[in-house]
Amino acid sequence: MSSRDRRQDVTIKDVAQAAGVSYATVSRVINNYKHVTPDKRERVVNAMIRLGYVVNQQARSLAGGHSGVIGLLVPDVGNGYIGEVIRGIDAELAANQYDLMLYTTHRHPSKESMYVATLTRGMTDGLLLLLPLNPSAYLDALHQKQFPYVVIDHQGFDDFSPTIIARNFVGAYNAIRYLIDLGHRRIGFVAGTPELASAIERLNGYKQALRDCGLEFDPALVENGDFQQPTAYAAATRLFALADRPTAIFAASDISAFGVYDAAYMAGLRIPQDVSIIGFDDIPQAANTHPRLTTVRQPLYEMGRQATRMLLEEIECPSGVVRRIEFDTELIIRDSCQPLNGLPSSQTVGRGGASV
Amino acid sequence: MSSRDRRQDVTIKDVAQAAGVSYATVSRVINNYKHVTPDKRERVVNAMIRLGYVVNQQARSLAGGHSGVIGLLVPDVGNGYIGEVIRGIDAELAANQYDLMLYTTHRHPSKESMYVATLTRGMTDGLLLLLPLNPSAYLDALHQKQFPYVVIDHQGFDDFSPTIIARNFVGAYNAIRYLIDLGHRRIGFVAGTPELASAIERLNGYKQALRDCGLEFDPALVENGDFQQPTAYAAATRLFALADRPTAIFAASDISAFGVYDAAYMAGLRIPQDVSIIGFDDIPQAANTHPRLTTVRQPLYEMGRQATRMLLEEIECPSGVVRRIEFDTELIIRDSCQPLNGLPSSQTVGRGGASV
DNA sequence: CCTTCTTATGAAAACGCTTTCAAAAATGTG
DNA sequence: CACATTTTTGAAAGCGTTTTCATAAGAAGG
Repeated sequence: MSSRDRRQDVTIKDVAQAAGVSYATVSRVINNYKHVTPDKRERVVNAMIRLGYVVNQQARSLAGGHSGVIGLLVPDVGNGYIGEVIRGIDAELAANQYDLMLYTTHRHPSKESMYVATLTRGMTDGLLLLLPLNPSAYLDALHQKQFPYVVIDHQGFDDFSPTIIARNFVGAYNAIRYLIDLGHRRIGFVAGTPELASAIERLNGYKQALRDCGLEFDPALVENGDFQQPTAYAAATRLFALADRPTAIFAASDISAFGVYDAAYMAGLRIPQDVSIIGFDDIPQAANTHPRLTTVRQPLYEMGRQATRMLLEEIECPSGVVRRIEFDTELIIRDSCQPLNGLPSSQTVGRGGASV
Repeated sequence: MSSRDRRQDVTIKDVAQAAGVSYATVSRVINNYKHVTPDKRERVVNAMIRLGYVVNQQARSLAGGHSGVIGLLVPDVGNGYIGEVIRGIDAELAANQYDLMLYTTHRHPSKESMYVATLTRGMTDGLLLLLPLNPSAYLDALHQKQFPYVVIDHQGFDDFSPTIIARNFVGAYNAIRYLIDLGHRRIGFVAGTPELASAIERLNGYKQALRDCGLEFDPALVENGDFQQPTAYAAATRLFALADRPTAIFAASDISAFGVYDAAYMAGLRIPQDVSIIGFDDIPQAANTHPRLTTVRQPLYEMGRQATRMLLEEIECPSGVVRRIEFDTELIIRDSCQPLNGLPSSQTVGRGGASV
């Protein structure tokens, strides 16, 4: 098919010939096996350098070695949340000399299964699944096959999937408590898709905080969304149009919060003087809005790293142990909230400033 | 090495046996060759479905077929600029059933050569290079090898590399003309790294616009940066500290512009009342700052798509023709600039609003 | 100096596929 | 109906590795 001449590539055989050894020996040198005399090892290494030898990963993995590549399935790219997680994954992968194969499902559940099938057919040594939409369709199979994988922000719960997740409930709970402490009583909530466990957890945190503070839950103050900006804009616009409009809004993601910002802007409401807004995630852009967004930080980068570490450990020495790591969230107070009828509370905290 | 049992995977031979044909025939069916009777073809297809056959890409490409994967080298991920380009690449790739192998160089020129070497050893059918730092080290070799590749935002110029790029000069020129038309005379410039051609082009556009309007170029108003936020913050802080401080600042990237925002904020300057700010790129976040950022739009998504299309065409029917596509930029007027000593000029334009 | 046990090495068999090559079957021609 | 084509098919040779297996060379033990 491909027209270029592949025969010009230098192979293990060329190296063997140049070094005057069998190609099996060259393979041993490449894989750093013992049972090679220093003398020959050196000759081989020299030959490899001289000829500019580069291993062919395809052949290697086909022959039973490892492929050195990890598959990553994400719903989307170019979104702050996912970008941060990928950065963490990438850092850990690079540190361990693994390569990354990226698949975007474009939020198509059916594509997920397809990709998983392809990727597990030798292409990769392990799989990272970020925000999977329909994992039940293939997780069983993966597990059966004993194929290493880790799920980040798992939709549901099962007992056999290694998982990385943040404490969404507590994060939401603390955010609402913070708003209540500032004197807010009518707090709107622009929720995420009810299909995702994290969205439900955040809603539950919201409800629990209200309950614990003796406030009644008002369904009119909760709008379903999908974590995206346009939907949040529409939702917030509706909330602002309410006769007894909320004085504060909790958005289920930072991206949603930006939609709420837009809606406030359009409704002529000043932030935080007229309405307090709080987000969730702490993506890098959260520090770039004006006013800077107060939000619940998920350690996205660290979650990516940790997931990768877990996966690589399992690949390199399979233990079969199923781990589940939950990360704490942290309230990052910036400038988008203030006490009800009070002064701005810009008590900038920690790494809330200009981000890198 | 890997402990799991691969023998349970169904191969072409299993399918052949189940269908009662030789495995060469199965291969023909997979690759959609002619010279297979409809009868046998159907039997093979049925067997594939029944057995759940999935092709092993490694073996396929090792045996001389195409691998169906494209390698992408980027300096970084999780950055708005790159995210947008990747989105475009991803869309085009998905539409053509290609997979993506992503490599991050972390701005290490030496890693670039290494990755290129690995990727061209059978792993991929073609290469996309985004913002390469040290391409001269391997572009010659790629070209010699006739390995398909396309460069996006090429550093320098050569006659043999297919390239996708935006008209940086014109973009910068128009931005400055716009500021001058608003009455600004002292216009600061937070530049990019002088190693990148696009940075130089933007600087040239800046100078030319001043010249054409009879304004003198003042080196004190130009600060070198690196397209990143912290550096831009520092640079802008210095500009604002000038005795005769600029009334407008042109930032070489949107990310830089955010640094300028921070600096203005810290210096107690209001945007756009006290200082007008204009960026470059139009990354999605540009519409989310308050005030929303006026900027020079590069069609990043489209550039990614186009680059990919160019690459795939060359892979599928090699022509050897070296194409270079330049994309027009567009000034997106939002709310971060206003006439000097005048009223705000919030003439929102086109897709400047809430982005998706 | 001759066994026995390591350690080092090469030959060769996979791995799962694509692709010749040649033979067999089907079709067309006079 | 014999012969020349064309289409369909299977056998087998790679592709560049890893890995097993058997052998050759060294070291250790008596």
